[in-house]
Parts: sequence; structure tokens; C-alpha cells
Amino acid sequence: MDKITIKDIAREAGVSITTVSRVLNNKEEGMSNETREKVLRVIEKVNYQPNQLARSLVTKRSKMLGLIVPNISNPFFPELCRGAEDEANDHNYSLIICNSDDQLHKEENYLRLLKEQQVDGILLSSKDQLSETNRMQLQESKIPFIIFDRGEEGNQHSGVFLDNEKGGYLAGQHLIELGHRQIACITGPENIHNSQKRLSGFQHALRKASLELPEEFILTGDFKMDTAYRLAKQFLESNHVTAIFACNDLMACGVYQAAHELGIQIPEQLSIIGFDDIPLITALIPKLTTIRQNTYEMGRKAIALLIDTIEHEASERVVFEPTLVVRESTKYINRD
Amino acid sequence: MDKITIKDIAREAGVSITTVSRVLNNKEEGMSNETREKVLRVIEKVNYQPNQLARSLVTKRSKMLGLIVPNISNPFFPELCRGAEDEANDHNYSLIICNSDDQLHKEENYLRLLKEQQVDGILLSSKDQLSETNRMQLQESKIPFIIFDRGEEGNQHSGVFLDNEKGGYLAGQHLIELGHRQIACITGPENIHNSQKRLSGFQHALRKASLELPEEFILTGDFKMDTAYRLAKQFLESNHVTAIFACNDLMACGVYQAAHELGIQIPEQLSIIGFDDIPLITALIPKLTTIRQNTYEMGRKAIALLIDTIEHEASERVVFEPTLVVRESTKYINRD
DNA sequence: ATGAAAGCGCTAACAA
DNA sequence: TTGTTAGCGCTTTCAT
Repeated sequence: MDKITIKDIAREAGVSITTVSRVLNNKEEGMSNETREKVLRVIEKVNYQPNQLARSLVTKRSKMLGLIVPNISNPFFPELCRGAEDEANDHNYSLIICNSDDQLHKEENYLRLLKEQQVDGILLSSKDQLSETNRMQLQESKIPFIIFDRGEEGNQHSGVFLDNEKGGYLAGQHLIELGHRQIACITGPENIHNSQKRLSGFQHALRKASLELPEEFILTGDFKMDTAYRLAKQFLESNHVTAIFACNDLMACGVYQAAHELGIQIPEQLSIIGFDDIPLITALIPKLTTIRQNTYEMGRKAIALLIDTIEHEASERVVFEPTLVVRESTKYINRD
Repeated sequence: MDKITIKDIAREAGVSITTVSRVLNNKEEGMSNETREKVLRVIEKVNYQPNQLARSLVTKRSKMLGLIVPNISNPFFPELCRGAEDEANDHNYSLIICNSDDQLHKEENYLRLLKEQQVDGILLSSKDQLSETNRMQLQESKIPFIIFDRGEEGNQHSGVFLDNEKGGYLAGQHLIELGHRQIACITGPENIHNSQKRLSGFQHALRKASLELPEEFILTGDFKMDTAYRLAKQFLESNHVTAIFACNDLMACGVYQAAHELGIQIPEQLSIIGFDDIPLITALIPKLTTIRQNTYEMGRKAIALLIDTIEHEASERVVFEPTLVVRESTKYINRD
């Protein structure tokens, strides 16, 4: 037996395929209740499911959305995916999740693939700012897209952003309030905008307390645990600080390790503050103080925005506010 | 300007659409190199991308695969996704990742959605055994599917599995060799097959050393950190053991917390061994000893199998072997 | 209230 | 070597 099509239903119910199509799409007008019921019964009986591909071909709406994330292994992104997926499903869209693995060529590849697959829109959580090729591709293909957090600020494209500057500021303020004066910071990659913002917000807070972050106390990381571990270990071996701000939680984990291996007690000898509040960090001992972003909700909002763009050509920039979550890895210090 | 179609290319190149279709699909025969080049030039010039939906409609191949995971927040699954995605892309398929959130109705929903979306096959990492409805749905829709780890053993459906029994055995053997005699185990949900296997393998190892795991030392968890934390805390308050086997790493994290709060030193007073070897556990202090599964490779293999099933109606059951990774959370004990 | 027919963008016989 | 044509499963005018 072959796949059941609309024709089969029509024949079985003794009506035209137009009529079947009407009930499929809940067209109210022009149809007796009797007919509708009859068709519905047949559909039910044979467990018919319309071919979305065929529908898409004529309606020019695939009901599919694409989501490109830079690194699915960072628990930050699964949270984003969850939010995005839930919102998409609520609106009857399906989501194709793609992991660009921090590689530009993969990102380009996915962009092409998603377009071929005729997705109705794309949520782009790019590693970096949008490359010129990609921007052009997207713009000229006229496919609606939304930017998630990363990406430039000057540009006025719609998207969901975090106030990274404020996040960094909160982190700095917290450490200052705890009395810290010797502080280091491990940043994300240099070319990444949100990472820079976190740093500058952080510096801003320090400066307000008349403290300048020395060049050597700014370590350039890459948002990954291993790198942060190596950087921190090397740094802590030959420098004395009482606090470290890691620009994401994964890197904070690396600092924990480094401190542990060097016999440095957290938070007694070293306070650590992270960024993101990924789910797993509650497993760290002591529990990590961090700057929280509501990733799940940001994912939902981003997709909501995307669908709004698709269906009503809306356009908006939403900025989320991060919050400070004080746990156990930061501590008041009496400076000598 | 509207979307560019094959017609536009044909007109522009002065050939028929059939010819264009031929070069698109790399049909070698019957066509002068001249013509091919000409068409290729036009395609290049206008940056034409064929509509995959239209192709699918006639070829009956959507080049899309579905992957349903039970809990994307468990870092185990992003690893699986990465492997699956890479393998799919290598074969020119795209992957729709769905998170069923441990909810049966979501899983059913996704199954329906994936079918409507005409995916060529499904990789199902079901929370539980396949529900009867789902099994029937899948079977009668004739859509190729592969089972990932969870799910029944008796059934002979193709899939990728882990030798969970062996994993449990390795864990038990390790603890025994370290001299532990008072041991507890935190399992996954009772109805989940792989969880049961881990336990029975574990028991097997103990029994070999003439040790029987008392009922009260088997704590039924749910693969989640929080639950394991609560169970472990309650348990450790009133029982004395020298080692705990957590049936996945997330739960081991929960045990860490509990031990920490009770002032129990790991591994001096309590050895802990986990299961999975998820990426983040290297952040735990001390580093977690665990039973490793090669999740990424399992994901790749599963998709390879699925594609093989789709393209050559192959069918196979692959079983991966877990390995013991000794780190710092287990320690030799001199029993008194 | 219902149906016939055209067409979405493409592939695949079959002709020429 | 190339083109004509039918049709994939559906929606949507336009008739009736």
C-alpha cells in the first residue's frame, strides 16, 4: 500500500479534493456540516497526514525555521534551543537546529542548506559578527532573519540582545563591594562583540571605584574551559589577585580547576564570578556566583520575534537585562 | 524580483529546463560540455539555489532526517546531536533535532510532525521503551527509524546500543578492586531499560566478590542532578557507605553536592563513580571517575545506520563498549 | 455548498 | 545531445 494522499480521502469520502483541502485548512465557509464530518471521519479512519512539502510548494510557506548556534557543547545553547523550540512549536513551526561549531564555512554552509530547504526564517546566533558574504546572502535572498546576541550593535537589524555591558558592570560592582582591589578578567575572543562589552562594563565599574585594570590582568580567552584553565593556571602561578571575573561560566570552571591545582581556596583566597548561569554550574563546589541571563526566555522571544517578522513584517530589537546571582564563590575580603 | 527558478535559468541560458535539471543533478550523459558550462555560468551568475521542496515532492526524498532526544539539557545529548549532525551533513542530509523533554505526548507530537515534514528517516532516542502507539505509527508509516540506546532489547529493531550491563560491571569491579564493601547505587528511572542494565551489571560485579547490594542501598533516581542530590543527602545522613555508583554523571554531580554539604570528603571518605563521561565533568573537583561512552561516535554511527537503512534497506544492531575512566573521585580504601 | 482545473518548482520517462 | 510532457500532493481561483 502506497502513501495515502488527499485523493484517496476524496474518493473514500465521495467528495472532491477541494472539499478535503477545505476541511484540512479549517475553511469555515461553504460546506455543510455533514460533508465536513464525513471527511473528518475518513481522515481519522485511515490516519491521514497531509504532505507538508506539497503544501509548502504552493503556499510558499514551509513552516520550518532554522536556528544556527555556534557551539552546542556549551550548555548555554541547549537552553536557547529549548526556548526556541518550544516557541516555534507553539506556533506550529518546526525548528532545524544547526551547530556551526565556531566555523565560518559551516555557518555559510548551513545558511545555504536552510535556504534550499526553504525555511521561512532563520535565527542566527553567530559566533562572530555576520560575515559580509553571509549578510549579503541573507539580505538578497530576502529571507527573514533575527540575530541572537552576538553580532554588531551599530547595525539596526532586529534581534534579541543582552545588555552585556551591564552584566560586566554588575560583576565588577559586586567584586568592588566585596572589597577586592586586585582583580583579573578572562575575556572571550577579542573579535566578539558581546565579550568586549562585558569587559568594558566590568572596567567601567572598577574605574568608578578609581581602579584601573592593568593590561596584564586581562587574559584573552575563547569562552572554552580548557583555554581558561591554562590561562588561569599560568597567570595565578606568578600573579596575586583576590578575584577573577570569567566572561562565561565555562571559563569559570577552568579557573576552578587551576585554583584547585595550585592549592588556592575558593572563595577564601580567590573569589570567582562567572557569566551566563548555565544549568550545570550548581554542581560546582563552592557554587558559582554569576551573572545570569534568562537564556530560555531569550530563545522564546527570539523565535516569537522571527515569526512576527515572517507573518507581519515586524521588526524589533529586544534587550534583556542580566542579573547578579550571588552564590558561594565570592566573598568579602579585608584588604591589607 | 521574485525567487529565481529553474525556468529562469533555462531561459537565460537558452536551453530547456530538463537540461538545467540535468546539470543540477550531475547527470553525466547526453550533454555537450559547452552546454553544461553555459548553464553553470548562469547558475553562478544569478546565485541560483534549487528549491529542495519541489525536488522532494517528485523524488520522494526530502533529504531531511529527524532526531528525537529526551532531554537536551543533559550534556550527553548535545554530544549525540553533534555526532548525528556531522554524519548527516556528510551525506547531504539535514537534521531536525527535537527535544521531547521526557514527555510522551511531545514525543508523539514530534513523530507526527516529522512525518508531515516528510523526513526520510528518524533517529529515536526515546526516554523510555517505545510506546505502543508510537511503535505502530512508525511501523505502519513505513518510515525508516533507528533506536538509540534506550528502548527494549528483546525487540530486534536496528539501532545503536551501549553494553550497559558491562558498564555497570566495570563500575562495580573498579570499586571492589579498590577494596570497597559498603556501596550504594543511585539508578535511573525504574522503567528505563538501560538504567536497569547498569544496575544489574553492577550487582553482578559485586556478587562475584560475594557481596550483595542491600535493597536499601539502591536508590531510585531519574537521571537528574537535583533528585540525586536529595536522595544522596537523605541517604548519607543516616547510612554509612564508602562508595556510591551513580548511573549517570549528572546524578554524580548531585552526590558531590550532598557530600559537600555533609562535610564528607571525596574521595577520602567517599568514592564516587559516574556514567557517561559528559564533557563538563572535568570541571568537578576532584575529577570524576566514570564509565565512558563515546557519545559522539555513537551519534555518527546511528545516523550512518539510518542512512544505510534508507538507501539500502540495511538493518543492523550495533553495540558499543563502554570503558572505565579513572580520575580522582575513587580511591583505594583499607577496610577495617 | 461543491467541484474542475491550473499551477507551485522540480524530475523523469519518452521523443526527437 | 536536447526538448516535450506528465505528474509529485497540495491550494486556490473561478465556475457552477
